[in-house]
Amino acid sequence: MSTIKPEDFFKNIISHCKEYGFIFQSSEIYDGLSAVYDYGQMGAELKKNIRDYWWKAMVQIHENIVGIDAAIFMHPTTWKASGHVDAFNDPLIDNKDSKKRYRADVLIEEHVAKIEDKINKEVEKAAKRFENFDADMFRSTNARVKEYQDKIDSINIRFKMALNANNLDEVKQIILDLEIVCPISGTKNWTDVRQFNLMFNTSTGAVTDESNIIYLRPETAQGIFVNYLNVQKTGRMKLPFGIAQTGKAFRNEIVARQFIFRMREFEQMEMQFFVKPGTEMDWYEYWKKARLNWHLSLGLGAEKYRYHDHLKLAHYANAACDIEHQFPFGFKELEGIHSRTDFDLKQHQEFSGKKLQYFDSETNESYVPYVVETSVGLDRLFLSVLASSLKEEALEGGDSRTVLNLPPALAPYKAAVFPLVKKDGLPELAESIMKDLKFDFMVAYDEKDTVGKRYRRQDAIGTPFCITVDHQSLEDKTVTIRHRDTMKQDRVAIADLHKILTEKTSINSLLRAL
RNA sequence: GCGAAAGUAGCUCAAUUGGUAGAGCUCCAGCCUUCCAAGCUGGAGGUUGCGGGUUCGAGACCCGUCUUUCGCUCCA
Repeated sequence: MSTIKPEDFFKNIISHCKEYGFIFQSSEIYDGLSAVYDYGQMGAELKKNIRDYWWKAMVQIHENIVGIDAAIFMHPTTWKASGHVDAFNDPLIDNKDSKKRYRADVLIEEHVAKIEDKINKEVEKAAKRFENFDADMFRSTNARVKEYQDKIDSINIRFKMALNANNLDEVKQIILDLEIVCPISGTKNWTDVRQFNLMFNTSTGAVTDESNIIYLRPETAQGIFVNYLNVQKTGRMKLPFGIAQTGKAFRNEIVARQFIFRMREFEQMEMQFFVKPGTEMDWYEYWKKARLNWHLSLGLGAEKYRYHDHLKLAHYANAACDIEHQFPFGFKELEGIHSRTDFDLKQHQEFSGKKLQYFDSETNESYVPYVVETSVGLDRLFLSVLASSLKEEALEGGDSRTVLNLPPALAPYKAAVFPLVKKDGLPELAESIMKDLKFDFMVAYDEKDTVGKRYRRQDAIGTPFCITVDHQSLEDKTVTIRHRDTMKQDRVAIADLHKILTEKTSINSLLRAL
């Protein structure tokens, strides 16, 4: 594997995902949809197991954290309050020569500002010439100034109409008509104006108009903030407490790439921890450590993780860091831990007019809690687990095998049951073992091809144990159990299988180690 | 979005200067087989990503388009 270039290794991962039913490109028969992927029969199991482990680690073993499942659709005002509407609705235009991107509205506004400068200069000049100078009178009477002002007004009216009509061609035409040039290249070689909406939108009701536009949430966090009071009151939650949820979020990324690392539709697993103001930095540090521990518990290798503290903070945060993972294409963000202050709850208080406070019976005061957020991308986590597990292993005798060293608790199948040969009653016994185990474990059954081939097939999808029924099994009720990572076999009693699998493959063992 | 590379069976890849789309693996049905992908027989699977064009003839050449990867750019 050392000879494989990272780029090729990444390609191997992608084709392995397809070949063994982990991930398919969305709508592949129609040439696919850019940056959207589907999870296949193996991927769905692996993803579900990762999600379950997270949920148990965050919700189930913390008495002061509860889980919710908020809708993807939210009241449009939510996104005004959160700041998403204002920050990500820009019409953008590129200069083809300098390759620089500008906000079209800013270009036009700057052009208008230049004309205003000219007016101001005229006014200044006139002020020097005349005594008892009346600036307002001058502005409304001077022919040259009036000409400038008319120009500004007509640009503004035209621009406003174009924006309201969402007519981006007209916006471009304005830029061309005004002969605005790129400050860097000095040319007028512009692309079309495009609206880069971070948020996808659709509409409710049968009639589409501005008033019933509804967004697909670009982050899941707001579903928790708007439910803060509901949960706190009905759950009788006391600070500090957390609300967790997993769910889909949607971002219309300009550039969405690197397989499932950056998708337009993705799944977040996040927890908002509400704390007393002033204690947030302690909790921030606490969750930073706790979340890294969780990642380390997967056993993919401690050297693959690192913190990345944010120096530049978002407007809502007073501390932020990423837990980065070493993907095949370098260290990239896997999870974010943010101290979000009381920004979100305060914004929702303001926009909704509803108080979102906590009454602290110890100090007899009400306040808006501070929030520490942990937010991890499930798809990225999936990729990190898969990429770190996939190995091309050299065996004795020059042979090699492809093996997926998944943490057993996350593996799609916990075990596969094989009859050593397809006769002499071995298949019947093997099937009865499988039928007994399947109520508690995902178990595969295979009798096709040589047993060695079947072992390799299970290696490739990460099944940690293969149970083989041989002739001895018929006599003494024992089977061999073969370990994926070592390829070693033990002979065990059929009656003990259940206990062994529980011990080695349950999520509990990971949870207890946290 | 710009630039580069690529797209042929489920996978990995062939197909001579433009001349009948093929192999290995996989998969399926059997046979054989007492533990790590390697035996035998038969079978399935393709409008060469898609759409145009040039040509007597295009998987190959040209144009467009879609998708993917890489670099830049962007990124709460």
